[in-house]
Amino acid sequence: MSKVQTIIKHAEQQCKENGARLTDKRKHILSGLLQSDKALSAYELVDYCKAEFDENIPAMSVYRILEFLEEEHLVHKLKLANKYVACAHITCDHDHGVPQFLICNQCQRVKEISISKSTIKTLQRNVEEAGFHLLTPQLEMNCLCDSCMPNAA
Amino acid sequence: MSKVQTIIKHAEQQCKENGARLTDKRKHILSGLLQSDKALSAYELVDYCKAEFDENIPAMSVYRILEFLEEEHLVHKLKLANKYVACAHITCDHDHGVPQFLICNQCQRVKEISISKSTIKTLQRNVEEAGFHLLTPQLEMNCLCDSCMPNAA
DNA sequence: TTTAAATATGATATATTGTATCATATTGAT
DNA sequence: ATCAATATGATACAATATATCATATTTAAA
Repeated sequence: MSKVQTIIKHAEQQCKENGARLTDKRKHILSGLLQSDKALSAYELVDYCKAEFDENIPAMSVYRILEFLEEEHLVHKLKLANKYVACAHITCDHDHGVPQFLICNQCQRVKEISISKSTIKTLQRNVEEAGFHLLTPQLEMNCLCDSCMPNAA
Repeated sequence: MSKVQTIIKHAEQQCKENGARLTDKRKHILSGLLQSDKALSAYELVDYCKAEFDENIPAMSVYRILEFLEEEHLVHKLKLANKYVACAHITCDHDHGVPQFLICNQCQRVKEISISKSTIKTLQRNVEEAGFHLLTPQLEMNCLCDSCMPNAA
């Protein structure tokens, strides 16, 4: 069984435990994101489903499906890029803390990392001092990846 | 002279030193951002100019003006919100380092803060370990402000 | 097993943010 | 006064996203 298939099985199980259903279309969207090492837009996922499954899913449905997958913690929305990525830890049972995302501004490749709790605490303290409250320490950072670094201006 | 007027005078001087021109329209856009404690979209600035100066600036021009103001370091674009804010330090002559932005997800109020160099270094190290390179430590963080905190769900 | 309620998806329209491109106006230096 | 550089206008359209009402599918209860 392919790696993607394994992850999807896992995701299906997770959904079942939450009383949620991982339908075929939802699986297709999720597999699109799992196949890709780049963040994809909703409309790119429409194209993917057309190409891969010859399935015409309206954009509206893709947005709804992405929303569902986010609620099930299977997908993250990257607000910096207005694109979506599969969670990197679907098959892990242990807690990974809140993820941080490194987004390559050139090729859209995305890496999910974890920053130490103490660094997050420091950030949080800075924010509180300014009279604000961090909604989520899920930071997104504008980066260049190793491959794009050399050919950057 | 109003506070906004003072800042604009300062900005005009800064532009002049760079051989750039702070035209009337550019002043109007900048003053819109200065007046507001919230981040504004390009189209909200179109409305502002219509309301305040009875001036119909096409959206295209507003985007161009915002781009200019960014280059002059008078305005920051918040990618998380797809909105724009005036730089909080136009009248300061000393360096403030790269700013971080706290964005209230409820009311769009924005606070510009500075995080310690050591925290940024730590972040940067984490990023490098993952094989990425921070383009800018200008972080944007999803927050709630003090006023919106209580009436949040 | 049939049916009602809940859930999921489709279809359509439209809002919001942003860019491409070509034309025109304004400014500044010669 | 004229030419080049800069700034703005006008128009079209792309990309992202939401609102709304209709239809299909699934689940669970009668």
